[in-house]
Amino acid sequence: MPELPEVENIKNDLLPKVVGHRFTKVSLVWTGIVRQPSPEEFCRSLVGQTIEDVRRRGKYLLFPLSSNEVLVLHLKMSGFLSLQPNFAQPETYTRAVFHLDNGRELRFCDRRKLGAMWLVKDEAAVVGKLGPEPLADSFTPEVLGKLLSQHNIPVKALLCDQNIIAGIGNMYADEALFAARIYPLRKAKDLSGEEAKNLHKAIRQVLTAAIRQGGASVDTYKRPEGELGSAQFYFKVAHRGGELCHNCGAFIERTIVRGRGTYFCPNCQKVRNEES
DNA sequence: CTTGGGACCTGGCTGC
DNA sequence: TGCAGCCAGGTCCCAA
Repeated sequence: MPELPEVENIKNDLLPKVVGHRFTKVSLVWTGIVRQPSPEEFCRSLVGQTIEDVRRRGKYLLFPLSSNEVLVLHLKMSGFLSLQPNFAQPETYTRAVFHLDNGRELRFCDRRKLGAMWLVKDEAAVVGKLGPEPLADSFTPEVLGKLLSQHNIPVKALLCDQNIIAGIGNMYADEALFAARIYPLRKAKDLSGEEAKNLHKAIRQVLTAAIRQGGASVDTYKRPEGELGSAQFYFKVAHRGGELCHNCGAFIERTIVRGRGTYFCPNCQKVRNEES
């Protein structure tokens, strides 16, 4: 499940390998992966274009091209990219292949077919509504505090809402809330200034640590040249229902918040009602 | 504004 | 052993 740290690793890995290279051919194994424009126009327009940069916005990967268009990818639940020599055996579930002018191929593999690609003139058409980047300098504790105060929804739901904050998904929301010792079902607007500050620090720590660890290889995620991430080994609560809390020894519990499995320590993340 | 549900998908797991 | 049915959760969309 690629979230911000996984996509950041993919971006960093691809950057020195694909920038300056040109698409010589684009083939779609499953055309449903293209959202915009038509699959035919998508392939035709990309051929001959040079990749000028690789960027990340939230969980999206952006490839600005020489034509001033932008190729946008989203890996969703089960997608990953593979950068291999063109003679290498294609992975199962390869949905699209970008042939590069250096004899390599960038392959979009996706078991569950939830992933998506766009070719657009203005990236805002795809990523324009995303909330702030949690690792940006401008994302201060005060900014988070204001966002929290504006929503009467569970804090876990707020962290996962891409239009409020971009890039945090289910796993890292649970990890950040544990690190900040905040119960996932607390209403966002009920958090104190102190808790907002702690949560801000926790979000940054959790995300930067996971980036350093190469992301979390749960399910299908791997980096473009096949390396696995190790962040999952350091998870304190995510996917650890029934295990013992490293902090207090209580059993980690699993509940459902907004339809998503949510792991937390019932002892460290106590239910509290602030000033009410 | 908030919440819940369905849709998109398929491998892996559960239970009979 | 086989198979139906549920589950995973990122995002969008619709309804209450």
